[in-house]
Amino acid sequence: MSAVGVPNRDFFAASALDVAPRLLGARLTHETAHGAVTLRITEVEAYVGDGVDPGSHAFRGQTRRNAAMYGPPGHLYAYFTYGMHVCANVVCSPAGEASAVLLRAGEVVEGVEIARERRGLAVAERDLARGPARLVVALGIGLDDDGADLLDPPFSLRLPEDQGPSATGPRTGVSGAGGSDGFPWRFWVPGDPTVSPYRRHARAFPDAKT
DNA sequence: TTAAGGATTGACT
DNA sequence: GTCAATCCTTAAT
Repeated sequence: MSAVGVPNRDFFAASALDVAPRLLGARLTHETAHGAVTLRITEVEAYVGDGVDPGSHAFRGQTRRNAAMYGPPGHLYAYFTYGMHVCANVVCSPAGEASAVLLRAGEVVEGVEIARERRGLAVAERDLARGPARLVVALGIGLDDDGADLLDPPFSLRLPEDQGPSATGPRTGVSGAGGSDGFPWRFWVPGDPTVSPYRRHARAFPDAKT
């Protein structure tokens, strides 16, 4: 790759499956009037569209909600779910092709106090961005940011100098895609304390362990 | 126009 | 371990 650190647009033009593991360890910054919060990404999940992936919002083609997934790569796809939560994705693949990487968990490495103010003062530091909806709150991302360019202010993204180890496994929490195919859509940093604990009664897959 | 479900989380037994 | 909250999006009348 070219410059270590800042990815160019081409980096995201690949399939989400290709981009996802390389996003592990990347640092995403969101700057607001309150200050900057930087997140070290520790867990992601890949989604592709158009009939390939039953768990993807783009499985049945483009709709108003998932329009950002079909947009240019390197942008943000933010959506609302469960009546109370927002999740954030990094759009991949060239414009016109639906694929994205869901940010599932990370560690706040800058702006901890800001993140804690948003999440709650009693929240443990490792829990600030552990989980997709929590991560969004910690970073201060909202539905308004849907379609925003992650390579331009107020956002910025930096890749790790060295690609650390990564583990893969099937999804959790997605209807229709968890146990059916078992395809490893999910990537995380092995052993990292901020990787979301698979609650729900769903048992962890025996396949991938740290 | 109406109905059903969800890429989750937090609280409670 | 189990369950409810809550509202937007999508699919079906």
